[in-house]
Amino acid sequence: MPGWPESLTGGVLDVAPRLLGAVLRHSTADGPVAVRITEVEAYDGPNDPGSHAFRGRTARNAVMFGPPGRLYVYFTYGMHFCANVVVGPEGTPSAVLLRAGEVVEGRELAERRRRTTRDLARGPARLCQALGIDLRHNGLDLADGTLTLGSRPADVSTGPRVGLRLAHDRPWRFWLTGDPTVSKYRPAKRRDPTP
DNA sequence: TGGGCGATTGGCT
DNA sequence: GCCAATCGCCCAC
Repeated sequence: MPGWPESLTGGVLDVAPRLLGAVLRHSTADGPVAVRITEVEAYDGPNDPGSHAFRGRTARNAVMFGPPGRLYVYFTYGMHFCANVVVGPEGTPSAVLLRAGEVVEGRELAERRRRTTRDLARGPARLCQALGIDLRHNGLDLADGTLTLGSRPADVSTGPRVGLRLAHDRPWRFWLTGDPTVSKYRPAKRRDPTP
């Protein structure tokens, strides 16, 4: 695909909305599942207290510091995986979290993995489960048709990122306006409820 | 070396 | 709306 991954080397706030409408396709021995991305969040590396890379490079976030166009997968809450597309020039640890999408291929397989027919890719961990993505896919190269970019979407909404305690004021979540597969906004739970 | 916590989800009140 | 599940990460001891 022309312009790929050069189109991922710009600023993360510019690239993130461009990933809306892109299709991520992952094949395993069980078959392929493809998801059309409808909701993302931008994480601006060292400038962003909400980013895993804010405190510098560690074993977990090393992929974020590598070249763009690879998948950064992390494990959280003891049971879930979330996936990001690494963007920006190599050495700049910016990434775009894939928060939600619409299953456009392999629906039956996605339903089997999710053990339900609803909300197949609505939420970052559900999206990974539907696609069959886990830590083994950390660093996966998305070139050669794994991630297919479309044209810049026309109607994009923005708002605060979900579940963050830090930097929750930055409106760095992007979604396709009105799309039914977009996840529900949940603010981070406060630890100190005293006024 | 230990413990608090998390870019979440699903089930129950 | 509330909360448990569940464990790797990371930093303060």
